[in-house]
Amino acid sequence: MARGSFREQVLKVREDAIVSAVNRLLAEKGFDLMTVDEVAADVGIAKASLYKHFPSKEALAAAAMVRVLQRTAAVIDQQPADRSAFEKIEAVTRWALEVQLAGEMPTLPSQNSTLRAELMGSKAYIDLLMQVSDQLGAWIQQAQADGAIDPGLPAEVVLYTVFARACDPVPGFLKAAGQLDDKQIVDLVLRTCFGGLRTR
Amino acid sequence: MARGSFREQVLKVREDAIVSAVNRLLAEKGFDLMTVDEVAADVGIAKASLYKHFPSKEALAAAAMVRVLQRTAAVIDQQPADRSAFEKIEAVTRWALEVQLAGEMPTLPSQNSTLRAELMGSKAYIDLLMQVSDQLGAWIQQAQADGAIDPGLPAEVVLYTVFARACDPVPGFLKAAGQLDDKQIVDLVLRTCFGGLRTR
DNA sequence: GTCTATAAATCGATAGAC
DNA sequence: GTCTATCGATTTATAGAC
Repeated sequence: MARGSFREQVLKVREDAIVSAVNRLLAEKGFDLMTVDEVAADVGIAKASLYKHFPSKEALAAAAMVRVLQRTAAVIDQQPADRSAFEKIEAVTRWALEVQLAGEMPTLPSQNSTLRAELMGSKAYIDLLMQVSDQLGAWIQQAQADGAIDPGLPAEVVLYTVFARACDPVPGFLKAAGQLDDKQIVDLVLRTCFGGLRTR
Repeated sequence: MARGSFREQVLKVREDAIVSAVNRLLAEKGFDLMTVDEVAADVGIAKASLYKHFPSKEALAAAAMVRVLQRTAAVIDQQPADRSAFEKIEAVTRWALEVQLAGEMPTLPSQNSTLRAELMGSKAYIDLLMQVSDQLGAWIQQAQADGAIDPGLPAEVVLYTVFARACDPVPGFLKAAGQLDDKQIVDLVLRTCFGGLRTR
């Protein structure tokens, strides 16, 4: 299978640069406050050129979400086989918190209906979301069978709680407060997530 | 002290209606997607009339946040004295989750700088925020002294974690999934928040 | 204070030349 | 495909009559 012509590879590099800019702007100001003009200025091309690559602002956001899901899937795949299911879940959650704290986690408003429609219409997005959910879901069930994760919690609740760490406002607030460094913040948020606020 | 003239009371009622509409729209679609036209249409007055009561869209949002903080302060004040500090914290958190699940919790984007400026310039907002934080903070320290809340967690982390339940996306996702009713969702989210995902 | 009408600015998207 | 220039729609905010 060919890797594509030189021309196609140049195109790919440019689109990668676009998605990187979108990723950063989504993390920085969110979908509604991100403007296509900013994306174009950030990449260093004209806005009309942007629209030759992606047909809409929603498509730009969807591309960024696909890429972050690809990276998530890669992190999942790279988990050492000798780790327990619980350790794998914790490691992936830690990674998500680190990415978010670094200002590189794109976040989308769940209320925007046109955006939701674009996402749900993207096969790449849906497939990746299902792949990630299935893999994490299998680990969750295994961790519950191991007695590591509370078997009294529906697996759905555990999955959503882990997913939500990617857009948790607590790390950002703690960073803004300025009393703790990034590693301490990640450790403490992980501890509250898995250990809870109550004394054990 | 006079309660104000009839004219002033009519004004107050109207402004209450405006704030209610803003509160609902903020909860439903967020600040960026909420338009001043919608607010006016919802209240049933012209947009120009709205601007006679509140000078900007940001001021509308600030008024809604002040009201929800007033209600939070009231819930805090109404906690029975015979409850433990931990039980009080849990009860306030439960209330916040119930309000959010009912679609009545206004949520603001923490990224919007003009909005942040308006909020930080509002003495009513700042005073209420400090009042609520101080009261919850005192309970948190008491609960840690009682051994109910993990004394190894900085009080700041506990406070932000409790605050974040007001904008937690997990209840909404669980509701959308449709497998659980509201009470089950609140109970489960509270359980993960205070008990953690790990088996105890 | 309430209205109609509109200003002023922004933003997503496109036309058309090269 | 890239550019400049601009359209068309939306939205915040205001002017001015009543």
